Amino acid sequence: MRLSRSFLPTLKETPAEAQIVSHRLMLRAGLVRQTSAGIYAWLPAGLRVLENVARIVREEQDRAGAQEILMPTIQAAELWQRSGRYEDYGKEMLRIEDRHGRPMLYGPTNEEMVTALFAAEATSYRDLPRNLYHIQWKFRDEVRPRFGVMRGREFLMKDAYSFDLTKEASEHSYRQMFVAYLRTFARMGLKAIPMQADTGPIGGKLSHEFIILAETGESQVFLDRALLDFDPLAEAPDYDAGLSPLVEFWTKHYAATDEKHDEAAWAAVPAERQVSARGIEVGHIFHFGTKYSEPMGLRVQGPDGADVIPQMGSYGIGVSRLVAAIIEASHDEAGIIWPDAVAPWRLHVLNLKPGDAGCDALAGALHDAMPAQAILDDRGDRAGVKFADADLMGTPWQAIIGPRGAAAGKVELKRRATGERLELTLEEALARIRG
RNA sequence: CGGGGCGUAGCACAGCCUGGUAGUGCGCCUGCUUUGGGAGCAGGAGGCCGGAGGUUCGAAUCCUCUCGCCCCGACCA
Repeated sequence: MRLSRSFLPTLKETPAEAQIVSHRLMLRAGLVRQTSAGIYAWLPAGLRVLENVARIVREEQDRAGAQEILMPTIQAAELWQRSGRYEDYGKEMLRIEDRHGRPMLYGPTNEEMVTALFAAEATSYRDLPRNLYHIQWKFRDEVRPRFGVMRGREFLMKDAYSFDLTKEASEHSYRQMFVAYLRTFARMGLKAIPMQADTGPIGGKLSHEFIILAETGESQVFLDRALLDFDPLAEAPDYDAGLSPLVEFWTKHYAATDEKHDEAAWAAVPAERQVSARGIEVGHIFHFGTKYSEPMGLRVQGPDGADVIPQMGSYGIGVSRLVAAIIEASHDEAGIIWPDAVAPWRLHVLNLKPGDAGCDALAGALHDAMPAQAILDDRGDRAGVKFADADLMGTPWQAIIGPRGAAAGKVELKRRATGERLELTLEEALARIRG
């Protein structure tokens, strides 16, 4: 993409409404624009990141055996009246009416709908287990949306729902998601730590929040350093086999948010392993038994011919929130530092002198070598503007093309994360970028 | 939902107290000069001062109502 023709509006100054660093950088780097309180439009660069995050989530859900579907954003109130949550959910639920006066709502989550959907088809224990997920926009009419996309009213969420015959099988489904989450966040370059959580209005007993560590995180967390030394990607899990040892490792060490903090248990952690940090919740998983399957009329016939009410769990990841969370965890004074896996582009080519034949040729060749993954700054601005925008936008690699280097056939390749610079030929640079 | 604050040009803000017909910086357009870390000079475009009522000869400024947005708290993927 050529910057001279793209819709990537960067801002030199920070808009007054943005308080936290990710919100400021998302506005300044031209990722999003607010359209109403807590509601955002995603511009090209932001959309690419959002889609990259969603892609990783999707790949890990699929790998863990979940199947993707897509449920609507608008739901009938009747569905929620059956579970009793139409009354319970309160003002956070955006209620609307269609032209016939029928009560509808913009879905804040999909337990009722997915359960009804599944109940209409499942009749036998052979239809279990199943895990269905979708990545869809949700709306929760937060009293006070803030922090940009971090706590918006409209947000993109991955939510998965598992259906099992027995409690034991259901706990296995829970562990599958638990492990999938560890991998998902690790692939985005994040340190995500599972922590015991309250189940809130969704209900149930088994529940973990996945918290990523970021200096600017909104909640205080306490954890055992042992959890930070482990790489979830070190080996591929066998989702069909027992995942208990893996999950046990992650749950036997101390980790808690300040709400659940237990001073006694904390004191038992050796002092040199105590880590007190800030965190952001990016995922939440629940096991809630028959809380929805029962009222929604989901039942299947077991091997013995008796009716069984399936056990369920639900598993959320805040996809749009993750974009902000990643920035909170990865930025510096100059701007965003995108982890390679989610970066909108791999390469940002800076043509410092458009119009100079050598610069145009070399910059164009670099860009054209990976057109879908490169952005070319071919604007007529001064070099300083381009350097500043490139750092702000945070693309992992910058190829700086000036007249002097171009004449010698050299590009200056800069790694955004480290600031490291190398003088390379075009081929060498491409080899390194493609890594 | 309780408390507080702010709406003036694309962005950041001044002007409001003490009414007299709108300004600064950045950005934008044109020209010249400049050209490796957010350039210089000159010229220029751009505002129903959030909206509606009212007071007044006259309202960005005073009064009333309304809409929007932000911050703190309680709540939350």
